[in-house]
Amino acid sequence: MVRYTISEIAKLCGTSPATVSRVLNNPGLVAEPLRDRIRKKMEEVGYKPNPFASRLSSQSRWGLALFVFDILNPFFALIVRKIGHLAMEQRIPLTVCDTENNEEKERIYLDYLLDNKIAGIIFAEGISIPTIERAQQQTETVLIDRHYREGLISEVTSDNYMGGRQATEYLLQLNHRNIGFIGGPSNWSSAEERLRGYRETLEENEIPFRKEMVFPGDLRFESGVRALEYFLTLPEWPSAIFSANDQMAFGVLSKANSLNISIPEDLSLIGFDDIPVYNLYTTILTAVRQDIDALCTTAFEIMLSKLNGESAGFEDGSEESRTVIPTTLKIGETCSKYTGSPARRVQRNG
Amino acid sequence: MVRYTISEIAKLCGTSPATVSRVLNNPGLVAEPLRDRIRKKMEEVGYKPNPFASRLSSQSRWGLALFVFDILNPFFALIVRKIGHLAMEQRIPLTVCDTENNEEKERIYLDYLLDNKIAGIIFAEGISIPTIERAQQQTETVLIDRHYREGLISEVTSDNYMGGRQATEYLLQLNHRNIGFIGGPSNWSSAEERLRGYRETLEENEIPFRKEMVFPGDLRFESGVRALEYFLTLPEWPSAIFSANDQMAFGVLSKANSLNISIPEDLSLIGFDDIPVYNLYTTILTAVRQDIDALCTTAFEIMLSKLNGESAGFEDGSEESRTVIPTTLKIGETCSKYTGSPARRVQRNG
DNA sequence: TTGTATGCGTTATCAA
DNA sequence: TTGATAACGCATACAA
Repeated sequence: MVRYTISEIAKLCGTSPATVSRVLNNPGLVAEPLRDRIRKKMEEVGYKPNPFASRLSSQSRWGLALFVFDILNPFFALIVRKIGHLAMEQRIPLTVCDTENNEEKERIYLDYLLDNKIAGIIFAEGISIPTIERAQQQTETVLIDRHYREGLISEVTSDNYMGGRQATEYLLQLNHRNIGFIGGPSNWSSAEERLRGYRETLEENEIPFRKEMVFPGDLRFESGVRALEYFLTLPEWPSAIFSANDQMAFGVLSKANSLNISIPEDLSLIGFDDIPVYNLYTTILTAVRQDIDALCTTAFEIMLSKLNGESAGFEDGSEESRTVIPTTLKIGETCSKYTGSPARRVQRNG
Repeated sequence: MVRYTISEIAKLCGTSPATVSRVLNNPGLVAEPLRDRIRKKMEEVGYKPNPFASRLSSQSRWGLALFVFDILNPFFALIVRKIGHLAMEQRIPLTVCDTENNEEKERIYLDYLLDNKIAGIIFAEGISIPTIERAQQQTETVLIDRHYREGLISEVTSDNYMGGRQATEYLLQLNHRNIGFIGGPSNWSSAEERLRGYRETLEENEIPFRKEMVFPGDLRFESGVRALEYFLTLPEWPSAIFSANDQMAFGVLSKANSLNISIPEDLSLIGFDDIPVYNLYTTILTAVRQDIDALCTTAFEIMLSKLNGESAGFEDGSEESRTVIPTTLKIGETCSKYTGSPARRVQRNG
């Protein structure tokens, strides 16, 4: 359990500490035989660099952080899991910051990370703009599924607009004309885009967009429950509901169940995300699938290239990239062709 | 954005770096007027210590890690959230390690953390013994809801045995005699304890324990679905089911729903954990509540005292503590008095 | 291609 | 109570 230092390795190999340091950071600068000898020796004695000494000397920042606003939401839990593994593969410490949708918590986490010279921060959807802007001035940043002003911060998002279209077009194909939409918080760009896809698809098909068919949710299960309750107060009930995420869709499903509204016979339902966890439910949700792995992998790669300084030098900010990951429609069991008056059975119970 | 150093602060205050360092680490050693002057100056220029220099010089370890086996499980997500906040309050970086129940991942995470001189690791239930043992030899460790050999590692657990008793006694009071149990993996001490509580309570009430009434689950939603399917293959169906966690209980609930088995009329159901998220479900689960906040807070405090060396010096290991947090029974809507033949309605569909 | 020497910002040991 | 000064382990500018 004794820790070796580069000087000791150097002595053992009859060379200088500088050379050992080079094989660690710039192997190309060391002649091959020497390099191999040093590497073998390090292996042999189990040498591990001291990260503190290394960072102190190189003056570099260290570590990554990931901000999510609700770790209980499986979509974000999956992001935490994936980014966690990617970071570990690169031996980069990752601090997970669950802000619980609270700006004060965001501020505290951020202060703390900046004090600790964090090398970069990945923000998932749901983090407030002031926090992101402040971070962006002092460290590397990448956004997942969140849109900021064009070209100022690198972002990786699903094609939320097209996803919104896919869902709506599918329902239209099934002859639904009266489609309810359950949205997200109004400052969430991803949910806004899904709404835009929904709206424009309707209008292109000459179905007027009616704002009473949009229920403002908060992406949680309960919002789905509330949304269905709300839609049932309308004079004309929707025959289909498109929810901006899976959790709310399951709220609808659960509430429908308890009201004896059967899905998809009485009501068609389509979600957004397609979280694998939910496939275990007895009813398989039809949903627009986001490719979470691709979102995370791409965001992480962008971050790595930033850390390696590969995009430095452009002072106009134009090197910030915007990557859009396509969505796909996964057909489950919760949509059916519209044939007549909606939700007849409900009227007995409602 | 210029970073000040202690030497600069010293110069500004007309003193030496050593003194400035003292007000940071040992304020008692510096006379009050000088101390206040230095503090004011640090405040004024926004001085932040360089963590790398500090760690290098003091040779101390740094940071904490938290191992969970499945971050998608809300019970563990809540632990991640709580420990994350506690760590942040203490300005201690926390690395969350989601091992996905995979020993190889555990090994990689652990290697990485030890290389980075992690100061301590908190293990939640579900992490394998070899990983814990290896960690314990090289860094501070605390277990949450996991039992290891007596007195060797500090642990904080719910009173799983009593929880098992509480649930079983409650069902017995409701006249249930035929109670199914859905367990966890056999090497999970917490689930084993719940089973023991169930078993002993039955036997004390002269109801024979029958092993066919125990379904081995894996704590996931789907296990609950499978469990109910299994119980319905038995010649004599249980009139009540006690699940070792909430997720599996919801699997039962969901499956029961699709089979037209109504809960609690046809079948009583009781879970374990009482995760707040689930309260949003239309049906409120009756469950044994674990006090997650207390589990986390206690575990974290123990870790802090270890980091401060407060329990050092005992070489026989006897300073390792074992804290048991009581559980309570939360009455929801999923249990009712047993009055006759079980699940009559099922027989029409089953 | 390799070695020497210096500095990174702190902490800690010794004297004063 | 305070001040010099030597580590801590590594990276790097410069010299060889």
